[in-house]
Amino acid sequence: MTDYPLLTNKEQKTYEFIEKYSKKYGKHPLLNEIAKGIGISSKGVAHRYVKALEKAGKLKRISNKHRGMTLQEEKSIFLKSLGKIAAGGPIEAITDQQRIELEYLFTNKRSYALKVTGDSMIDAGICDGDWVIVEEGTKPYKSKVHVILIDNQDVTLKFIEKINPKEIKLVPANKKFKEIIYSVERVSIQGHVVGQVRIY
Amino acid sequence: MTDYPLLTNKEQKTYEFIEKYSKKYGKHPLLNEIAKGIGISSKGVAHRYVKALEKAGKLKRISNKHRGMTLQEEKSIFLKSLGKIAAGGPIEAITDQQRIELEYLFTNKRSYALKVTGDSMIDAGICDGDWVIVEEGTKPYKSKVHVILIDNQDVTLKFIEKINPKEIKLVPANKKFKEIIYSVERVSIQGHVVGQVRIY
DNA sequence: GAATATGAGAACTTATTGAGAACTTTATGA
DNA sequence: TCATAAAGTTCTCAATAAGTTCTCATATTC
Repeated sequence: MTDYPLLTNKEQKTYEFIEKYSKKYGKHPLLNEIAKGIGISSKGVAHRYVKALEKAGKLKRISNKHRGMTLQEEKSIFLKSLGKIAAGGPIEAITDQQRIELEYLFTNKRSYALKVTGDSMIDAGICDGDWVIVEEGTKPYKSKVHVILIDNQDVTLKFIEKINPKEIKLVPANKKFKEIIYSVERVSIQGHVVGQVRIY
Repeated sequence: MTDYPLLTNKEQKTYEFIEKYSKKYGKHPLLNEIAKGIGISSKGVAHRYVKALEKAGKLKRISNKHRGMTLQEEKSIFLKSLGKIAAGGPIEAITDQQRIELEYLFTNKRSYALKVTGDSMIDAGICDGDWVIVEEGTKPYKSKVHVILIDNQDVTLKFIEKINPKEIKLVPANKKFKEIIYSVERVSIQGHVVGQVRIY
């Protein structure tokens, strides 16, 4: 995991610039841009550094092509190191199955992410500032958290309980909030929560 | 993940134009419209760009058919659709900055994922079955959740409070569990939690 | 002193871009 | 149906931009 790159100062700087540029613009820099970015004027020198980085295995190049480089990184989500925190137990390796589950969450085309504001679902472990991954669909599921559009205007996260064909009960996961009953015309189920992400 | 498409400037511009046009008019543009849209006069050149995009896997073409192209969907994490659930407010678009934050969580080389068992951190919103993303490091942070190895044997998630140079207090986020004080020799800080994922 | 890291910039090769002609295929309406 | 217009396809020529290779020069390190 920790491989020491043996890069010179400027090579390191070049790598960092390419990394930063790529993240910012979604494409790789030109040699002239690299030169400027690391504080030199010669694109020939920039080219020398890029070739050195290729030799060190830090990136791959496509000769002659404009912006023809690709950073070498870990490409798979969570591939690197996975384990299990037992209640006092040792760390265990996880199965491939679990890894695929995680990847599916982020690549499924019928799902999207929303940022949560408010504490109405806190007892379900969904906190203010969390991201929820929502799978599109209008079908309600018992004991699943749903994304609900009310009056074509307000969006909210709630559990759903069907009362009768004309009314729906929306149940928050927070004792401080009340359950509310709506007529079915006013609410539209956008999807249900299949995953959740939090950043500290 | 950083697998940027290696498109030239004009190819990129062509792609963006097609995307914009498709969204606006609900159909794909003509070659002449593309040419005009990217600021050139030759439909032959526009055709060249469309073919390049097909080769790059960004769209599919139906030969000779008018408006005969279909955009290929993005596979990137969270790229598709992002919004914000306000407390009753409308859905908002999020910034690129937030997208990068999320991507960073899953690609950072100094972090790894662990599966949580047990409820000792439930008041911090970390539940049984969740995944936590851990960034390696031995430095303790106040009010951050840490991965702690005890007696080189047991792993646990806890808050840390330093009592004195010889002792450390480990604080769970669950009133049913007790705080425990260990001598510093017995505990080893493995890292702190920077992210969290849950799958429903 | 030799090896290495660094920088400038000239000279060269290749890729990208643009215009437009000539052609083939598709769409459309009398 | 079928002529015709419209759209897609292929091509050459040319200009420019970007990548590549090179020499020369100056520090710095061991």
